[in-house]
Amino acid sequence: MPRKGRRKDRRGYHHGDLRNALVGAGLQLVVEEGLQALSLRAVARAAGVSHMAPYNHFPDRASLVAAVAAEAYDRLTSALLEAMASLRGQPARQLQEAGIAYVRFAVENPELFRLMFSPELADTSAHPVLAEASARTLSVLAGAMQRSASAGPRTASTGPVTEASAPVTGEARVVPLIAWSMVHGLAVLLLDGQFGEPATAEAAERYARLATDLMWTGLRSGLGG
Amino acid sequence: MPRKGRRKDRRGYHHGDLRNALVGAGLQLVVEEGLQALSLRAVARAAGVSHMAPYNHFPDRASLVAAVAAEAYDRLTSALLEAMASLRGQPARQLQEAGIAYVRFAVENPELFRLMFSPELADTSAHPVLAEASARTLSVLAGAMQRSASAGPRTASTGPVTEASAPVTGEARVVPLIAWSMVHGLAVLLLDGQFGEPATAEAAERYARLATDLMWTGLRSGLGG
DNA sequence: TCCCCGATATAGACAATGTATATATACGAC
DNA sequence: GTCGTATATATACATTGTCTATATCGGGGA
Repeated sequence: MPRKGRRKDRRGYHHGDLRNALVGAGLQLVVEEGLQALSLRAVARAAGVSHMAPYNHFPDRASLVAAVAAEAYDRLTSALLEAMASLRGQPARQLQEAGIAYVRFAVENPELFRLMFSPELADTSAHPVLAEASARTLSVLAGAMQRSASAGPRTASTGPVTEASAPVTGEARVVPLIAWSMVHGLAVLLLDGQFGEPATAEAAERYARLATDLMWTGLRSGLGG
Repeated sequence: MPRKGRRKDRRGYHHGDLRNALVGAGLQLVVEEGLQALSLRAVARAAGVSHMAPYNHFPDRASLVAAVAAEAYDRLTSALLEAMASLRGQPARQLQEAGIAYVRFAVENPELFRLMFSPELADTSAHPVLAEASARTLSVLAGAMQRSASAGPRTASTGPVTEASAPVTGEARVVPLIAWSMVHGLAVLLLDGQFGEPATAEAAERYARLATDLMWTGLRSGLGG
């Protein structure tokens, strides 16, 4: 409970640090009760302030949702970095583990994940904080993709991802996006139950591993650029 | 205005065919004003009935949303079938065109697409109509995948998708799901503007073609089952 | 033919929410 | 210390989902 250490931060007005308190309460609400429970009045209640206080920090509900979603993005980014941390020298495996961690994050934090890609946030451009947070996430993925591309996809025709050098396709810019699409779609559909099986961490790992292997094979073979 | 031709359908009570009228109004509302405009009272107003009339056909708001989403799924299914219709003898190209049509549908009907995968509908199991509609869509994709698998991915190592025979990977069940994931993720991220370019039909086609080529290559090479 | 019952639609009410306007309070600069 | 401004409150209103009770229509059995 770091919330009581107020009046020492530079922003120490009435409440002390209301904006962060509201975002924190919002995160908790989403995790515990789902996205529909994330209301301006609810976070105000949780922070112990009047129902109009949040308007000093968020012009409307969408801005609050965006701020909470940005925080969720940062958690995802941390999860990805953590998954990659122990594989410094092996960019290819790093990339695969990042993909797996992405799907695992989704099934382990379903409400956060749904929040991040909620239709309410359709235009991220309207919310700079959110745009920056999601850009940070993408840059982690793109960075991993780029490093593994310089190192090169594996040489062996079949089998799991291993380190090896090989030619790189020309579409350097779009391939990370496509890779992201794949793991993202996997996460969404698995969460939605469209796979006909519960969204467990085990299933996430299994599908993600298979999918990344598949994509890796495609990359290795090249696209005829 | 086909709404006045009532009293001839078998369900000709007070309104005539209120349920369909409500779903139709809901579709229009979503398309024109977005998902957040889809309220029970709004569709009731649009149908010219009292704000409680919808409760005779939908137990709550979520059920209405599910019914509208099911209709949207059916439209997507039609779009997929249409894209595949003119390519009867070429299952591989059929599959690719289905994937492209999927992404194109998303960018051409952004609000419908967002509705279909809204977090509000997280548990499709609670809404049989929706579950059946989405299963129909998936079966179209899975069917195309299966036919092209029996025909076999292309032989040539690079280049666009063409008809040719080749060995098939063993993961027959999961591969369609992964393929669906890929085009779905593509659609979602493109719509969200995460690709840093407007979600036009042209971009949809470009990315989808590249992604399906990539996946095709991966499939052709096999996964070492 | 008439009546009655269930399916359908209405009326009114209530709590919760987002948001506008007006007002109060506290911090920090002068 | 005074004052302006950032911060928080109080009050109010429209909109929404949903509950309870009531009204109306239309077809099946007497």
